[in-house]
Amino acid sequence: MSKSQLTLTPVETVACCSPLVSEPLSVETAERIAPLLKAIADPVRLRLLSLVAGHADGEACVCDLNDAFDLSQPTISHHLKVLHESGLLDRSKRGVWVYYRVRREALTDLASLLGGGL
Amino acid sequence: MSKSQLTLTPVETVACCSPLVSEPLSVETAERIAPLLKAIADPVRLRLLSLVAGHADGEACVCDLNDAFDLSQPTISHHLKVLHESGLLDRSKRGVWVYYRVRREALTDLASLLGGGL
DNA sequence: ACAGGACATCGACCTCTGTCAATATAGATC
DNA sequence: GATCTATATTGACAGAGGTCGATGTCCTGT
Repeated sequence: MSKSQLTLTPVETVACCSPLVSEPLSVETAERIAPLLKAIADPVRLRLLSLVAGHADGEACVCDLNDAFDLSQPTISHHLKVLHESGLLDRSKRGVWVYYRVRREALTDLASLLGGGL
Repeated sequence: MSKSQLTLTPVETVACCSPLVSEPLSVETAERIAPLLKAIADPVRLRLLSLVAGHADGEACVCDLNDAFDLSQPTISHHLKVLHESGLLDRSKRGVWVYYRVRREALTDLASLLGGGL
């Protein structure tokens, strides 16, 4: 399924439509990026990212994050897991506490994709 | 609900945690932006955006977009509606055909938010 | 060893979302 | 006006996702 649009065959210009001038996003690229966007497409996770990014040494401990929301501790833990598994947050455990840190490159990669007009 | 973290009171540095150095994303901002990200957080919609953006005069007609996917016409129509209603695509009908155009500002706004580290 | 605190995992619930077939609408052509 | 074509809307369904309470795990004091 879905292979014909990848080869970008010389477009036969049908009555209604203009030709393509740049290679569209491949199916593979789209499917690789969408999960990253899904990860940040949630108000709670956006605020979590922002909170972590805004901490003094670039990292925040979970206890701090829990307190910033009217949500249960498991829920925050779930959102942090989503952000971590998508590669947007680094995780490090020190003693009893767990610290999360924003992976800037992941964010800037997304930013340049969008800013580049896709 | 959720007002205490908005005032950014001088942080009493508890044992585990570092203080905040920048204002985190407000609840309102997060809830305004998340729907935009949700709109592009789908592989089909990412490719739709990219296809529209890649057309010669900056716009593409629906007939062209339908052909690029192994999905039913109503499904593509649905995705285009989502992108349009979130403000990412402009819609204009000319005769029998409907043309969509990317609203660049919407994309660059998102890009600068992410690139700015939130 | 035990107790307590920090964080994660599990299971359940409900809502949201992507998809399709069927149908509707609206413009063009005969 | 009848018909054809392009696009949108509707209704139904399955699967994904956000939330919670209950429970588990791991560390640290005592």
